[in-house]
Amino acid sequence: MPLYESQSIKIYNSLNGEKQDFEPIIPGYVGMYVCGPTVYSNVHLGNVRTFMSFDIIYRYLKHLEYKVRYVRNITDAGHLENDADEGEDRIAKKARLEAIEPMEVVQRYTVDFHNILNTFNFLPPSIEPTATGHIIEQIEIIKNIIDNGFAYKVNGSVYFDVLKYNESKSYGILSKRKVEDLIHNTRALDGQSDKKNPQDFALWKKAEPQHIMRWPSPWSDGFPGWHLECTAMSTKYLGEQFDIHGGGMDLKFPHHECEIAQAEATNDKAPVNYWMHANMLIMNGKKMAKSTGNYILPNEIFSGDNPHITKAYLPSVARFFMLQAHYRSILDFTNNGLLASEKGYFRLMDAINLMDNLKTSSTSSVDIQNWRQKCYDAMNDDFNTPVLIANLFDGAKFINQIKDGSATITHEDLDLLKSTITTFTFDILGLKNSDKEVVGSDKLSSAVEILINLRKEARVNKDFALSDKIRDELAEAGIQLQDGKDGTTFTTN
RNA sequence: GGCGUCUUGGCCGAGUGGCUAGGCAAAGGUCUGCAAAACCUUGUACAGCGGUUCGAAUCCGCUAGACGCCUCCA
Repeated sequence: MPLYESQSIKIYNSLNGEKQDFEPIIPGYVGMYVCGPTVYSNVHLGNVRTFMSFDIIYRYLKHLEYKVRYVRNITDAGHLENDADEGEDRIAKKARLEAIEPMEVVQRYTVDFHNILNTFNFLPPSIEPTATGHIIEQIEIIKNIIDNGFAYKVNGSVYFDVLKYNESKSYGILSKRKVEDLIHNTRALDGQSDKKNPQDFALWKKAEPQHIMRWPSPWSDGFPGWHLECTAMSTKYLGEQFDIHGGGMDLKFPHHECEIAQAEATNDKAPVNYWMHANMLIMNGKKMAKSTGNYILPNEIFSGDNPHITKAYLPSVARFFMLQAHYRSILDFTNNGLLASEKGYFRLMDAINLMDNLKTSSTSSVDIQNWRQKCYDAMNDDFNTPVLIANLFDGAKFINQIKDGSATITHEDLDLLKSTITTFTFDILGLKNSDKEVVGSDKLSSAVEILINLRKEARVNKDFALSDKIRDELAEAGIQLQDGKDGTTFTTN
């Protein structure tokens, strides 16, 4: 029996603001689409947080033995910097500034994106399609929308007719906006001439002569509208209706709203059952922005080379920090927060690394089965990683108590404890074990064992000057000795 | 201006009508030659003001503040 039959999860659905029981369209199979990055500059931490949230969701669904197809796109077609009918797209702009081809920009930052995600120990998605690889599919969708009467052509461009759509459907269903309000509140944009109404959005844009990224279409040489690629790729790989669509909160409107409209206008069906939105990452209480200097690159966290942090942090520490907040909460990235998480992370790892050396007893003083289910309950409740982590700390406490002799565990329970804590910590949360290791069998361990024995002799002889010298100098070298009831162990790092 | 979200103990951060979140920091204790680590104990928090209720941090209203979206953005 697959695990998902005994562990039922609830997902907060942005569509109705409720936690709902998750029931995939096809039992046992899950289709999940997440809006990926536009590759025109280095990934920033906010992107990382969003994708991390869905990495966890992907990992957990897989752990529950669902067959998951996870599609996360790369937006490599440039889109305009604003919604006016003129202006440069961001990739082209970057290309011009650096005097390179747009596709060089795309390549450079796609590689950067993958590198950073690898460093953070992300699982690759099942399919990672690109927008430029699906121009034909996008054109086909536009044709359909035109045929269905929800789009109009003007001067080689094609626009989605929001008012027309709203007559039979509801534009704003996801973001809870009313079209009337949008009309009243849309700012007048200069140079806007082609659209019938300001809230209409482009499906196809005719390219200006200097525009490099362009493709032929029935309407003009041009490029697709930003919202269209996700509709094209999600439909192609997951079908007209699929289970989960995710992205950052800031994409809810207009991007996801437009995706729904496009899909409905094409297939007359709601495309997605569960919409999920990851909340924003801010820094020191404010939005991250390059322009104000309130900004940090992922690599700077690993190197410590940024004025907002006081030291370098392991990727797993940054990951742990982010997972200590729920994905639907705004998270404030601060040095103090990182520092606190780092200590907690090492505490958890130290306990996990102790497990192999625990003594078992004929009875268990802790209910491991119950604890294990609490770990599942946390994740089943809309992927509540902070609560899961709290439970993992309880597990760490059990381990330490057993080591101290203030708790006991049977061999069977210890196996369950081990498999549960490592599965959740490494497979589901995607953390990596620290460099710290308890005594192993390598040369370093042998050498440290010799020093530990020398120190022991010195202590027996009450030569505390020598014993403390050994302890302190090892500490300086990054090796910490821990005196316990059953002798001395050590950790590195 | 419109729409929406949020405001929890020293800090971070869960929860949500009555029952300990957790981490970090702090205090006391056990252990130790001394430390460190670990373990035990300690905090009685939920922006303010009203209302609903037997009971609210949790529901409703108002006020204040923060943030997001409304224009590219994860």
